[in-house]
Amino acid sequence: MTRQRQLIFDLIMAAPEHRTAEEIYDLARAEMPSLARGTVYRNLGLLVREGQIRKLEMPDAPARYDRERRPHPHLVCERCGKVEDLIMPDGLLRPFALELGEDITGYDLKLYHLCPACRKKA
Amino acid sequence: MTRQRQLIFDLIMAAPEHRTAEEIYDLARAEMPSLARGTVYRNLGLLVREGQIRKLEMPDAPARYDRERRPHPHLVCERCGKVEDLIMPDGLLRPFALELGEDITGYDLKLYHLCPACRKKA
DNA sequence: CCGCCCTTTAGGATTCATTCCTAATTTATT
DNA sequence: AATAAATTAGGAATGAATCCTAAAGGGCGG
Repeated sequence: MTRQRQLIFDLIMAAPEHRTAEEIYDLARAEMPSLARGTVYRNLGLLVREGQIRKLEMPDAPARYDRERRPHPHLVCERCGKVEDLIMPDGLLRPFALELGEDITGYDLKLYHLCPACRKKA
Repeated sequence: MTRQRQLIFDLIMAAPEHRTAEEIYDLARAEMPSLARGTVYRNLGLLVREGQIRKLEMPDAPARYDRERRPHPHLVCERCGKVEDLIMPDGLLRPFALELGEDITGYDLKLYHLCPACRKKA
């Protein structure tokens, strides 16, 4: 475990925000100015492959990273892109899985809405 | 309606495959060799904004386009990326909407599995 | 049909997120 | 501490998608 990876991991675990690689890079560089962008991407990929964090692909925007490892849906503001975790009763996919034969290995569910801030503006 | 846009639209409507912009570009150029890549992207964007087709963002891969306009989940092979439409009983997302206050404007649900071809190989 | 104006195109440059490359450094191992 | 293996910094490269500009198209009012 290198200092770099630890720092990146800690930053993700420290807050519930779903940050982009670039945001994590900026935050991390405040503490370790020599950190390279490529190192951030490589370690994020590594942490995802290890199952320590989750990668969230966003439509027409850079990917975000989620410290919550339990599979769960996301609530996404369609205007500003803000993301919230939706931890909900398990077995959510039961109806789908039943219909499909139980061979589902995972899912990605995004629900779109207007966040309060964006609703106010509109 | 220009010849270019019509051609792109027809290609999408002609088959259930979920093609990438690049694939559509190649197919279209067989019929119209002067067609520019940018024209394909611009028209795909236009058709999506008009609600005539749907854009499907794929993880770590170029977006794909779907001729089916009804909102519906997708079944995605986690190995080869092949996509299938899942037209299912409406109201499957009712439980979510209820929990969230009915202000959901849309959703994107991908279910991952191994397609038969990929399961054979593994 | 003709001219005019607005739209769209081709072709290529550009952007932006992400990955890749390499030599140098760090970390782990004994 | 010595050596081997893994990781890093820094920057180049990639690839999907967007943007730019001058030229071509298309459509409608006459």
